[in-house]
Amino acid sequence: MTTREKLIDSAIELLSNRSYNSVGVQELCERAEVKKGSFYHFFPSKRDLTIVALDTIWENFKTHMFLPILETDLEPLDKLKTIMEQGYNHLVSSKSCNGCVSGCNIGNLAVELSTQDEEIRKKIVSIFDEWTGFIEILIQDAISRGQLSSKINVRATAQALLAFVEGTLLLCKTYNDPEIMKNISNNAFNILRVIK
Amino acid sequence: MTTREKLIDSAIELLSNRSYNSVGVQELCERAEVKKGSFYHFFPSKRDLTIVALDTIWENFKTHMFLPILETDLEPLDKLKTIMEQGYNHLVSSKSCNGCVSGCNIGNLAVELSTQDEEIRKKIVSIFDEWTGFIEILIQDAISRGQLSSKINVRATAQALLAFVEGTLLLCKTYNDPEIMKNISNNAFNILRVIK
DNA sequence: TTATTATTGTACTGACTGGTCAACTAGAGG
DNA sequence: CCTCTAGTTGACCAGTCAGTACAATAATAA
Repeated sequence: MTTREKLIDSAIELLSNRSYNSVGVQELCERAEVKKGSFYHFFPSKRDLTIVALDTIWENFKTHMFLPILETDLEPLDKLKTIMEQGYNHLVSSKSCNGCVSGCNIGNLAVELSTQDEEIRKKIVSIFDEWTGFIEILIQDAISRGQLSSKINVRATAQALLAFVEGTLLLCKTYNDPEIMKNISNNAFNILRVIK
Repeated sequence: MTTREKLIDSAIELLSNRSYNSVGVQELCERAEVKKGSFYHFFPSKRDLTIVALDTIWENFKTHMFLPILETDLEPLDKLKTIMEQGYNHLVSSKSCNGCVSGCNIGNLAVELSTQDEEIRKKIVSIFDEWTGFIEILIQDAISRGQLSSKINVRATAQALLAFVEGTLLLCKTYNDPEIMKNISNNAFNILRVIK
């Protein structure tokens, strides 16, 4: 593993469980077993590493969670359900590993930095746009199979689902309890007004 | 206005628009026009001021937004709708004032500090519990008026609504756009499966 | 008036912040 | 062998952090 990769990994690990401003360059380097000079050889600033880490988190999420489910031959709404279940499983395993529910890595940085760093904010916007796009595809698919009303606003509904997921993760993090997600995730399907 | 009150006000202002870790004691004092010695006379630490500020934010929210609506003679579901509309109005006015959408003051601190400061986390849990309780009362009221199914899980549904609101505010903050709330807030009522 | 307490002001601490820099090392290409 | 370059190192900034120490002052009670 290259020094650069070690730094990105270290950033993902630390930023997943703690806030941006509470993680220092020094700690980032210690965790990566890299000296500070090397840090600034590969990244012009802490913010630049964060942006690369954000990209990597999102790519990992897509390749390991999202895309494998999208490529199954499940019904579109079952795909959505599976994604939610995977999210819950992830919360449970992360809690048993770190002792606390860390919520959504991307949402966490969004909340902390949107009013503080315009570049990071825009990066997260592009990730949320892509994320919403995937949900839109599933909704569109469900509509064409007659499982959802064709009258719904696809984009707004997809955004509402994303908001619900992010809000659920926020609550799970605050209560430090993944079970909240289990208890309320059924309500996500009410948002869709599924045709039964 | 007393020195103590000036400090609390300063904390509310600064923490509403920026993250906890990016706001220093010195800046807190400058904004309040108070010397550092006074700060530590009234509050043992920055965290303690934050907890008091959190309480104050929640009290203000209740007395100026929540309770006035609850005391009207609107139908319970219309009360919910009015609360959402007020939230939207607040976003719009705060954006035109600060230039950016700051989301939910309480949710912001929840995301940043839940894994970092157990005392603050517990404080926010108690606020969210109270918040959920208010929504539960409205839902219960709507059920007894036959506007909602009596089969729904009241607590889980109230929590789902809170999650939706927090997630919506997260998205508005990230996109720096209050209109997202307007576009998707109708979906909140799908969560409730309103009986028409 | 005096004694007591509450409040403010100033100066300071040691630790830590993100970031810079010149010196150095290792290895590839000629 | 030499040279060039990418990578690495540790020392070192100037500034900021939360928090402390304590004297000076203001307000209040006896």
